[in-house]
Amino acid sequence: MARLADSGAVTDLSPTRLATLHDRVLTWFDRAGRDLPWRREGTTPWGVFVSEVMSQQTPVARVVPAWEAWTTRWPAPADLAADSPGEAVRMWNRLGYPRRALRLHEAAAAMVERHDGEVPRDLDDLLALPGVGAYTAAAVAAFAFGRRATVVDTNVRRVEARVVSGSALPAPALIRAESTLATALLPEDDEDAARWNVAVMELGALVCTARAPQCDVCPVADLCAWQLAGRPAYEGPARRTQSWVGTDRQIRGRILALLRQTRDPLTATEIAAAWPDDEARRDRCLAGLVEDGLVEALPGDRFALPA
DNA sequence: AAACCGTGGTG
DNA sequence: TCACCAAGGTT
Repeated sequence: MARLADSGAVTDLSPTRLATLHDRVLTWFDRAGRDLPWRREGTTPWGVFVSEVMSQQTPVARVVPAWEAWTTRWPAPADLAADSPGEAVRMWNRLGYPRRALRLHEAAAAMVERHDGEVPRDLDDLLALPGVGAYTAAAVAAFAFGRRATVVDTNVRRVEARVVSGSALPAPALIRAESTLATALLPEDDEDAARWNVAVMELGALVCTARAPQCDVCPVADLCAWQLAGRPAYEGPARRTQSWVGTDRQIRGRILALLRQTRDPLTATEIAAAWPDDEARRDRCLAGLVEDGLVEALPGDRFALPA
């Protein structure tokens, strides 16, 4: 039997316990899993790819309409690659972290160049795409191609921290032990593993939530190490929270919001409205956006989304 | 490896 | 109300 030590707690991962976990979570998912558009039959690997990038740090509820719009307008990688990066940024609307739109556009171009216009199946090929890290590569391998890949997102981390390790929350940053544990929990069969991955994510998203977990409806409450320990409070290192007001992120966001509204270039004077108080700061942010490729500087001190 | 990168909902 | 949080990635 496998025994894994994680953050102090040693948890029994016997085949019997594992089989029970799998059965409970998968049965729950069949009943309670959401009918998200990209989970429907017939969704292309490209559709899955787009959904995964959009879902990076953005709640699924806000992703749904954007995903519909994107996949309708750009049903294949070549369609997006043939359009301008600025259109990708405009269609991104207010999903946040607009560099993801740019990287999605770059990834589409890379698929056309290197992969015959298809989403690559190989994990290393996926990882080589811009905007694709360990999570997204594994998620696409699992959900688009039915492969056995270790998918570790914030939901998986939290569920496994509780059920297996007995702690309220995972560490502030992903540590190796968590990936090792996630792999140990994966069913052997490719298709089962892929389903297990979505099911655990869904459990974390709907039941085993960060703030107010609904342990009373959890299918594995009686097996949960955290539950059995009396739901002790989080004890790890402090989780630092991002500030927002007055940060470059806020200023950049306002500038981009202005540019998304029009197809006509804006003058520097018009852009000043985004952040009137601090000209130097505003100019630095605008320069940063140009540097990042989110904004194009045109002759005559004008600016627009990149053509 | 800590900090940065948006935006909106919520307990 | 206001931290906290959300299917992370990059530098």
